[in-house]
Amino acid sequence: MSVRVRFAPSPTGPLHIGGLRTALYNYLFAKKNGGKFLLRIEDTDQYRKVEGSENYIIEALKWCDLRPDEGPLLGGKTGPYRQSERKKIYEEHIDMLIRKGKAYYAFDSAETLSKARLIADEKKTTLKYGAHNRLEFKNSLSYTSEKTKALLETTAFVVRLKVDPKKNVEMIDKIRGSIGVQGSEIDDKILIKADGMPTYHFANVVDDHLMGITHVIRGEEWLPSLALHQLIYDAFGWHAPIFMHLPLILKPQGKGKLSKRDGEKMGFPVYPLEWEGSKGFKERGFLPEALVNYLALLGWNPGTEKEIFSFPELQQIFDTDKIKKGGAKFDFDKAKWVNHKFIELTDEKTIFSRFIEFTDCLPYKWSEKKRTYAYALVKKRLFLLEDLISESRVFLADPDGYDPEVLKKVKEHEPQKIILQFIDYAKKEIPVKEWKEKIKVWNEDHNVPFGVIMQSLRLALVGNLSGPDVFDICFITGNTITLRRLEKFLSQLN
RNA sequence: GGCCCGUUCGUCUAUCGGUUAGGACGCCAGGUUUUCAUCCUGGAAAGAGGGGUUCGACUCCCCUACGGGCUACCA
Repeated sequence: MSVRVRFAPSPTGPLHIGGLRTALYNYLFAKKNGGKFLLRIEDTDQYRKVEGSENYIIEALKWCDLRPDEGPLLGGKTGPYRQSERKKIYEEHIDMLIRKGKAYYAFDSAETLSKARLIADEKKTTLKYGAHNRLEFKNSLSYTSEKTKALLETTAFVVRLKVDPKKNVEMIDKIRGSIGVQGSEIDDKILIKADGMPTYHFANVVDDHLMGITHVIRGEEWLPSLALHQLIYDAFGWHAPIFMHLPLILKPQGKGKLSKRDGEKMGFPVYPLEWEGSKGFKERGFLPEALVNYLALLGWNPGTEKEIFSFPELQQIFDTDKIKKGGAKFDFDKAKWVNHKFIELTDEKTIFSRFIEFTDCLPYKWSEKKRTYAYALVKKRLFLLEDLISESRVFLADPDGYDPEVLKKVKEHEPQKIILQFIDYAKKEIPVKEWKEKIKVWNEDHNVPFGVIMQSLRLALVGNLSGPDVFDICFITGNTITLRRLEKFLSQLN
């Protein structure tokens, strides 16, 4: 049987990196096994639906090159791939369960239930709607069939799963091993809501079965409902797929799941793409391959010491047996380091084409040769593509001030003389490549520490002590700008 | 509260009963460099605790602690 997996997000907002990793693992597993990767939109909750999020999800997957084989946009044999378009299918299937006596109608109002829940709360227990009390509620089990029939015509109703409390549910999670839950622990969960739409649990099981899903790879937050899902498969008499529940991605510090807030607070993105004005990984200057690489390694590793993988490599070596059980904290520094490695491996053209703001950095007006030269100088300094902006400053902008500490140090050694000497070179249009040798000769007469000479020059050109080789900077900017910067510095000295 | 899942350096992780517990990020020191960064070398840094099983336990079992998830007519 060939592998079929799915990523099934609900369009209630942007895809976050936890969801993205789930999609990635599904994708890698499919590719590794020559299977199919489907995208299914779980939009059964019309109320929570957020405009634009389905599109966002599709775009985000595309950016990471996680291309579905079947999905809402490209269709497929087992469509439609939006649950809101499958209502009829669910209706047919719930009828099957009702006829089999595995599910029943219930007429309790939402208020009745929330009141009962409140009372249970006060007793420090949780309301469980099940075998022990289902006859105390309004449903087709407690009512006569005539009364049920009449109510069905006139009032809103839900459909609940009839759970056998004596059944011991045995499940297998491929990552965690076997898990057992007593039937009495499981609610008679609602399968069909009063608006006629299925709940997640029901739609999910029906769709996974109908779409021929062989492996369900999803987040650990679904583990508690696995027993319920197993029961639904059993009720239909269906063979359940293989389940794998992925460990959660946790916040970098403190406790709990990673959230949007953490990103905002600590200055890192949690979404692949921009959403409502907050920058995503893309906009912050991540290469998608780098994000994918980092995410792949968050909860999984190949068992070797290699950490940088091309996307095709990942598809080849991914192995669900090596997925970890425990949650993993998100580490932005490490993510940046991975990105840094990928920037080094990626050619300049690709970098520029992926960085929307590159024209503000190393100017596109420059000759390609010059730009390439400049890029080679700053490339090693980039952890995010956006670093290109700050790293380009030395070429594009004259210093707007001078580091006072360095200035003080340099002033002890008559920097005027040094600067004048360089001004002389620039004016005479002596090639920058000869400056170094010339200043060494000059220095034999003046006896200034060579470091001081270089620092003076750097301070004059950049304003501080950071950046690529100073002669390289002079070479890139050219004699005119170099001269301008030197003279400006000189005037400040006097 | 109940149910379920988890727990190796600060962080991501290797180890599938016998290792000086390995690697990476970050951190610190040294080197390279005119400076910062890159890069290279080195360093500090871990098996939650307690019981078993075993000749031997990070590894298997139990308990405790801690962490997490779920507990909706949300997914």
